[in-house]
Amino acid sequence: MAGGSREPGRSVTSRVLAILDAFDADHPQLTLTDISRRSGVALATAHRLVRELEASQMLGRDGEGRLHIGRRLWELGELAPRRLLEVAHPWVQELFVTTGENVHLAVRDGMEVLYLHKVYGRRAVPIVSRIGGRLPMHPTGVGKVLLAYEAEWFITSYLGRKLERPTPHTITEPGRLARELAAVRAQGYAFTHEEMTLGSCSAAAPIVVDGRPIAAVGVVVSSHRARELPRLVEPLLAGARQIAREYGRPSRTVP
Amino acid sequence: MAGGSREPGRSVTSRVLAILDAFDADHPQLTLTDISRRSGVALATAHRLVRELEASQMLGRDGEGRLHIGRRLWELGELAPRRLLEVAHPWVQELFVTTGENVHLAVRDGMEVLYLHKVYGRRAVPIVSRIGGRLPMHPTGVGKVLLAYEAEWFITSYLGRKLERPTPHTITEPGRLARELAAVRAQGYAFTHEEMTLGSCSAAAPIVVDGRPIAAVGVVVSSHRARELPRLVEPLLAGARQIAREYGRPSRTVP
DNA sequence: TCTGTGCTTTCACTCAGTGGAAGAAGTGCC
DNA sequence: GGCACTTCTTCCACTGAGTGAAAGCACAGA
Repeated sequence: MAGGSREPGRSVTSRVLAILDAFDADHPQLTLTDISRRSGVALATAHRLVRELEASQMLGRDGEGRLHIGRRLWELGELAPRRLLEVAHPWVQELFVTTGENVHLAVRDGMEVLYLHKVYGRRAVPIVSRIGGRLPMHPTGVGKVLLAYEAEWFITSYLGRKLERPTPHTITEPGRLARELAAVRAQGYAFTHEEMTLGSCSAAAPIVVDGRPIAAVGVVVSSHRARELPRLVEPLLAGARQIAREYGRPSRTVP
Repeated sequence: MAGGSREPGRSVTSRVLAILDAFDADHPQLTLTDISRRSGVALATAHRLVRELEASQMLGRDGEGRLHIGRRLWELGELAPRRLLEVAHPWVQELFVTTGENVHLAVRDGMEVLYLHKVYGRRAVPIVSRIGGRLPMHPTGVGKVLLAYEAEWFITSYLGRKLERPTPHTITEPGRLARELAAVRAQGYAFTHEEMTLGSCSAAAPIVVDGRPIAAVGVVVSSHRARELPRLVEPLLAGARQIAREYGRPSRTVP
């Protein structure tokens, strides 16, 4: 029975947003039935709303009828402000030129690390990070360094949670992780050794502005090249300092 | 008088989309009143819908109350499929390493060129292109080369329009542009000389798959270095071929 | 041929959504 | 300090946009 059994108080906007939220990194392509299930929006309603999203290219459909995030939504997303990324981009490229490896720019978002940029070349070890994607803080270089420089209460809160263990090498004991973070603060940078992915190691440095870590830059290498990690520290710290300096001063805008 | 005087037949979804479409490269930040005006959605209605979009972080607000595209929308946008970009990325980086200049990956979208990727370093001349942004085809390297390889009817249609003239050097006479495009096809790549922006020149090569130009790679340099353009041709063509080869074969997907 | 899955369409029912107007808040100018 | 202007917030009488269960279609696989 239509109308009478529906979810009262739920707006059309919230349904549209739930439909878009049905997509994630693990589910970039969905059937209409998938979308209805994952969003909690009735099939007929989802059908109608998806049709409108398709018409405006916010969603697209592949040859087999599966839906995905559309180009128009990507274009709108590219209008999001990104001064940090713009300032950091040339320095991230410099790190890439210097190392030839995967280079990241990331920030903390809630209790995860969010990747703003990722540069890699043909010879770089394939890695799981993705621009726009999130990973846990403790097993990633950029995440570890951002965590280390957070306020005491935040670190305590983070350590008090059940920590994900992506590999057998991931440090998940609170005491041990706290000591690791203290070491990161003492030396000013972080290393990881197969803590996020078997076969990958990383180094990362914080980008500090007005005493606060606003972002981090990191380099990920194959475990076979782990002994090169110490050589990455100086370029990382130098790049992080340059980014911080440039970001910290008012932008010379010409509107 | 509410309700009775409103626009009949306009859905809530279309209003939400109109609100998001109010933002563009020239207007990345808007007041609520701006949004209402630009979207045609009544102020009170825009207020309600914008509140919902803010709550879900599809829109954000700055310190002065101006609205902008929010981080959540950017994240969703990053889920859009991008196999071409993924395949091309390492080769684009290689071109950057080789040249140190601005490097683009672009496709045709309608009668414009759409930038999928842009890599630049500290020393690269500042240029107007933007990832997710569009520029006209005829005055840009990547656009010129994409236009040259289009079907005859498309070229005729393009040349029949009133062509934008960003600089005094822009070729806008249809006959002259047609000859220029014929030269591009003959030599297999394109150059521009201050046709899009005074002070910038470029070289570009098409990425051809199954006989069709699916994208182009280009390098933009300062006019002061225009004499280096011929040296860019070989790396551009080589990079374009590699991208085409890799893109043309079925991806080794592990679902 | 049958089963299962996904998609499309229908339509009786209803409440989510509408926007003009009033008022509040803030800024800039004289 | 007062006035003008702009922007934002809230209200609420009114109504048609929106809803989803169900039926049926299309397709694939066994």
